[in-house]
Amino acid sequence: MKTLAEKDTPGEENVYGELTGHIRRVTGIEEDEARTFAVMFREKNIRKRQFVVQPDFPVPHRYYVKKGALRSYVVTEDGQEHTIAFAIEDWWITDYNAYLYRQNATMFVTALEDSVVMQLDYESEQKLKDLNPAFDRFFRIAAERGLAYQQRRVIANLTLSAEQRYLQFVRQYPALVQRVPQYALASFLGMTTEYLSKLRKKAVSADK
Amino acid sequence: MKTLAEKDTPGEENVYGELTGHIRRVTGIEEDEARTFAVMFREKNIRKRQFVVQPDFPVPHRYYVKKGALRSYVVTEDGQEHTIAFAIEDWWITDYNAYLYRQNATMFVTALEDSVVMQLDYESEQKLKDLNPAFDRFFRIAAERGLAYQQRRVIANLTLSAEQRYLQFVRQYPALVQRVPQYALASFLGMTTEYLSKLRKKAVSADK
DNA sequence: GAATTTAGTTGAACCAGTTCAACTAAATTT
DNA sequence: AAATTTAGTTGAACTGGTTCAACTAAATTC
Repeated sequence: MKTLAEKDTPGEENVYGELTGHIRRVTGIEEDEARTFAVMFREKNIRKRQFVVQPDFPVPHRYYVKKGALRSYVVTEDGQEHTIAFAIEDWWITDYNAYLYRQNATMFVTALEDSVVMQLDYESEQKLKDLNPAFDRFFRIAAERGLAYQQRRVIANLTLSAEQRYLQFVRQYPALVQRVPQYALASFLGMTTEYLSKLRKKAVSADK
Repeated sequence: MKTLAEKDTPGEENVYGELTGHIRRVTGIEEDEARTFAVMFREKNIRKRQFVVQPDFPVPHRYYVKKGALRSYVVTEDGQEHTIAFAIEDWWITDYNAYLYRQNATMFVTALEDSVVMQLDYESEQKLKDLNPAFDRFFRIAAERGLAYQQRRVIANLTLSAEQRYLQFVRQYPALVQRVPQYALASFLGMTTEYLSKLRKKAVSADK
């Protein structure tokens, strides 16, 4: 699964454009093979605030974002939201624990703006992998990227202060910062909205 | 890569016993195929405190632990150590970012006790995957397990207090708690040794 | 087995980040 | 465009966890 850290450059523009371009960039396979891959997906529109994954429900799909922005998060008993991932164009998102291990979700996945995703269901994914080892390879690479990214995030959480995590995020994903609500970013970075608000005030006055 | 969360039950005891058993459990392939896999590994003894990975050096291998216990960690400029992973029998360890993307290490990987590992070098891994799609599948599953595990860890870090993280770890890995030094566990859980010491005192007196 | 190094403990002072509350700004609905 | 809901701000009081320092216990080395 593609994550924040490994965005490709945008691809061509035909019907399955982004998706075929994406898989060709990752696997290096030919156009027609990539098309075999792309036709297994279903395009879906998601309105802002609509959920595609909810706790205690099965997670039949993973989603490739064609247009828009989504966010996954967990809610603790005390009602606090914690953002696990963001996904914009050319990124993937779902509740991976639930999707990969056929369990009910523990997360929400919801749209931050009206979005268009390409959804792949679990059974189709298995078929693809049986059909052609190149697709097994694709999902291996995706998982390895995800793993490496998650590990970098664990390291950042262990080694950096709240302010440093924020500044690093701004440096790495300047486009995302403009696009996601502040409460979502704060909970992604592991701090309260109030504190992020104060950090931003400080950062702004500092670079004047 | 196998992680804390997905330990298999121990396998048989011949020369490549653990390893062939391990890969057969993960992929479901036959004994002779598993052997093709296992012969690509080299057995290596590592003395306590010896390093197998060091910052600023290439990372040619990933390691399957046959016997013993290893630990990976980063060191920040102020000299603090942060444990990224532990690995005991039947788990894997390396600096994945560096290994997968052919970059110099940012971590140390070292033995907590005299250990025996099976090392697989990057080129052999590529050969295996070209040779038989089942091996591509093996590394996909390993990466997916690792990804799911890392994500659970991110969630724990975001949602639990230091005390809850410690108690959860004790519940999930009681054997490990006995085996790793306290300073390593504290830095894995994202707290100071001093604070873990206080938590333990509290936990002990509470269950009397 | 004495000396040294490494690991763990305890307490007191401190601080990065939270909580709570009251407010302002912006977006969404009517 | 007025009313309502959702998002972000600011300050003051607070706290979970850190820091520092001095000590004890256990390993390791000589």
